[in-house]
Amino acid sequence: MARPAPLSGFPEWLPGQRMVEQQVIDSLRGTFESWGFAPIETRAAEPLGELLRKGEIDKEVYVLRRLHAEESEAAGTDATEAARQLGLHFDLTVPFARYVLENAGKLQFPFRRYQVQKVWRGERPQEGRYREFCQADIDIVGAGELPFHHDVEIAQVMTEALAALPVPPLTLQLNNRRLIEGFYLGLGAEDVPAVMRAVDKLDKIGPDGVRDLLLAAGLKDGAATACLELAGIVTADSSFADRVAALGVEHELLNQGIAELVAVVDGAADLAGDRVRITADLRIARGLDYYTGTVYETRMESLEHLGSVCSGGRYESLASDGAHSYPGVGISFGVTRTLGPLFARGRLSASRDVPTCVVVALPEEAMRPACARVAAALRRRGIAAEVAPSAARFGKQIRYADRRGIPFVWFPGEGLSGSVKDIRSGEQVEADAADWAPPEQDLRPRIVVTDSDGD
RNA sequence: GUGGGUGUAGCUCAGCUGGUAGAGCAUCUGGUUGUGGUCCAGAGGGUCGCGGGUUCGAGUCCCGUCACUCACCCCA
Repeated sequence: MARPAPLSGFPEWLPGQRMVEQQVIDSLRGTFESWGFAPIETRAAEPLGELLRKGEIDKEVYVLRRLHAEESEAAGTDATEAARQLGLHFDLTVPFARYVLENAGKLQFPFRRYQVQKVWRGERPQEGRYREFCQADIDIVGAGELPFHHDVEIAQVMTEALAALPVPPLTLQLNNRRLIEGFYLGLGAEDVPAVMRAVDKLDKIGPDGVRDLLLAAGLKDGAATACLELAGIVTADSSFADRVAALGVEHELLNQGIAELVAVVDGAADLAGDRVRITADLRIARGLDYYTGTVYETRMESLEHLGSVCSGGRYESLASDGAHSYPGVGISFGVTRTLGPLFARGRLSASRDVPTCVVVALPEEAMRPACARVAAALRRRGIAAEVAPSAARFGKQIRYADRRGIPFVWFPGEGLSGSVKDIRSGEQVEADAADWAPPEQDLRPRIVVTDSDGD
């Protein structure tokens, strides 16, 4: 094929979409920094052994190889070589853990950072699932210990950050692993992970399917019923605590988990609103990995099928160098997962395809320097301007701007004077490039949100 | 990795039981030698994903392959 085909799972946006994405990232960054999170960027590649620690060999990691690598180097003939091989990072948490260990002596704890970067996963792409995508992470990590109130803070920061984004309303779903583990232990469950795995499938296979799995995991019928009742508890405030108590299960972990979840829900509720709602949702378990306490997930209204667009939680040992362990709590927003489907459905776009606010028309090629001075005068005052590409008929020059959604065309007169036309209304006024300014809302491309699917 | 679906113009698609490739939109040009969008006229653009097979003849039927896509798995 003469024309290259797109690579599945490696999305590339058009300029207008990229401008939207950049504004979203800028917005996140603004919120994160206002809460004191420091920016870092970690390298794209990590030793394979680092990426796959804890025997997580099922992760679909992209392996990196030099074209001229030696045979032994390429094949990874022994364990040492394999560990030395490089892979593209699968998330931002593992590289961050490595970074914390590496720089522990130079960082001050508790250390709070944000990180917005691409990550790579070799899984089969689907809507909202990519092989190369952007994540925005915040984490707070302590040396030795990390007070619980940071769990509350993480929920608050992300609630505020998400509320500022031009996306459909979101629901932050909160739960606590101690709560559900304590509950299962109180019920006498022996294989707690199996129970969690079963309950986690509630959305997919329904209550009856989950019951079968629970019975298979060794639970008695009454205990299975109790698990399903627990998983059915969803409240917008801390009233979930009474409903859990009403189930009559006793365990110390359970009580601790309830107390923690109450604190997170109450704390986040202060910052919630129409754009981001808060729920205590006791079916949320978050896979089986390193989470130990608070867990977060987020669903987007009308796009619930995408799954969670922002999730994370508490992990007792983010990193450990043997002598010290570093507990942390963090959450990750899926920038590409959220924006991609909205772009595809035409629900999110930019008011124009380029940053340009004004095209300076070019009456004849010899006037290019004069026109360039007009553009420079506008630019000096923060108004993005470009000179028309050729001295075509003015009709064509106007069309050049129109095609790109550029709102203004400047027809030069003497020096910096001229007349400027709003090509949407057709209104044209005399102006001077030394002091004319567009309306505030036209200065930069705006994000346009469409409520329903458009075309 | 497993299973289904789909590959024809830049985009959306038509193309009958095999008979020499079409439409709409978009693009470009002109009507309109300095103020666009409407309208009219015209033009460019396709190894029908790729390879093989059946046939006098394949976009069409068969096999393979690749890509895209949906679901499972997993997850942002």
